[in-house]
Amino acid sequence: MHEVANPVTTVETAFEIVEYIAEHDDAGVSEIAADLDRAKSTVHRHLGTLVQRGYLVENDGYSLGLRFLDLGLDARNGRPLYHEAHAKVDELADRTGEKVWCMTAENGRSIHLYGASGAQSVRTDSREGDVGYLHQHAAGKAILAHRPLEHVGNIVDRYGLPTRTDDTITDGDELFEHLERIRERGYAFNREESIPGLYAVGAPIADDRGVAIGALSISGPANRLAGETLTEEFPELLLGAVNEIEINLSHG
Amino acid sequence: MHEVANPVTTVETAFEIVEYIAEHDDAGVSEIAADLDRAKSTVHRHLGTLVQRGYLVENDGYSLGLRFLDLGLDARNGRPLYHEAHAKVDELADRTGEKVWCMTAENGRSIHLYGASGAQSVRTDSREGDVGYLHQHAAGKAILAHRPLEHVGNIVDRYGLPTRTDDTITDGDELFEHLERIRERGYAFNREESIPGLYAVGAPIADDRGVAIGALSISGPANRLAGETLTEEFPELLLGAVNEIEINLSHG
DNA sequence: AATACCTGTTTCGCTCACGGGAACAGAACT
DNA sequence: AGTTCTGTTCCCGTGAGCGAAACAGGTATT
Repeated sequence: MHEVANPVTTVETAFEIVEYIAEHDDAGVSEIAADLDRAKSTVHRHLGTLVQRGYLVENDGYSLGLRFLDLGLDARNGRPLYHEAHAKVDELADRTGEKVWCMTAENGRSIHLYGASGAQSVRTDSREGDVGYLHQHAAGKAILAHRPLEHVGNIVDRYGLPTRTDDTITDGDELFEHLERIRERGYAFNREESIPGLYAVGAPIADDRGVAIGALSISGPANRLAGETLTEEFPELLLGAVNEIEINLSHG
Repeated sequence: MHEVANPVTTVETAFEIVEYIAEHDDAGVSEIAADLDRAKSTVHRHLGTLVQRGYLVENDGYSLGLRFLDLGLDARNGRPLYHEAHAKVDELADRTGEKVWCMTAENGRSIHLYGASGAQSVRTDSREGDVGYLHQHAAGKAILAHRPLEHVGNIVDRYGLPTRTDDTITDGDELFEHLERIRERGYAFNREESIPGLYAVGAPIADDRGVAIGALSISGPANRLAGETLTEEFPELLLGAVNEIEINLSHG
């Protein structure tokens, strides 16, 4: 997993500060210095340079600058997956009325790449750009199931299997069994493993070499995602959409 | 303008590398080192640490990681302006059929905060997150016109008045005259100052202290944005929308 | 197949600048 | 005036970031 021998520690502290501010909006020098166990002077200098470059803004405390928006949308636009999935996600949300997500994986974590809401879709706290754990979602499990086993092992070693609800998979062997069945079936379910009362179906999107680079998912309340809607209708819709995306991705 | 005495140079080089990659997708160690005049080993170590943190990804060269998307959308979500303007921008795009933008300013630069396309809207190369110059757009000029003169002077000193088309304002005195008229009128026009053939109207959004924190604009082809559509109808629509946004911003 | 020429990786000292402590300043509140 | 926060500035020691060069791996060229 490409371990770095000597990371540039100064850059690490800079991003520690940035990430702290992302979580504690409008934080000040003293607060940051105290919480990150650094000298105030150090934090002060870092903040100054980050502001000067537009990565932070100062008004009544420091907060994230919109420079990150530029880079972030650039990063998303650079993914062919985003362009191909965009319209399909909208279409699925429209047809099903539920919440539809395109997820991808990076660094062993899941990322909500693009989402669309249907007419009656639930409102979760998920947001585009959100970073999460692959084993906690239908889409994430679909991705894991279509990756080399060794790769999955590395991810589990690296991040563990953090829990979210009583039904989150927290045992390695259990996860591998699940993935086995998902692989046979071709798509994954999520029954309250991330949010109580929320069900979901997810199907993987593979590149031309057959490796999953992302997934689509449809999620909604357990009472609506029941019976054949969950086990037949939605999977079929997903597989159709995924198939089209895969063709567009590989044909160029 | 809050000049920083001793910036953390290591952090600066890190972001130089990030910004280089933003412009040169899939760049490699040697290429970056050569173009930025640094030792390969230095670049290599920086890349390693940035990858480890999820800010870059490596596959056939380095490209921006989706970690930036997380931070970027966080930054945008942190702005009340974004939340209040969102629905209004959609509505204006729907009613006018043209391209509508909500812009804001940061660090003396303009940022496309949120945009919506109407049924017949032109396709420009503008993108959400884009960083530009305030004097080149209707929205940007609207913002400048409703900022303290001294503030405008600082911005001009800092960035100059880069040109884009034959009609871009490149002279300081001319700019101040324009701004004077915009201030009296309450909104700004852009007649091919950023893109040939493109006209636009922009109106400023002020906070409760009367300082412009952003602006809305409607832009389209010069042949459609002509006569009273440009001088009466669209300005009126904009002022109505802006007024509502301002109330929502200050009341809650 | 041997060469040349890229690429990225690693090593290893030098010295620069990052980091921390402390002193300073300014505001808010008692 | 005193206290206690805040953010800012100064300065010095040393840790670590930087660069040169050697090394390795891969591809193209002859």
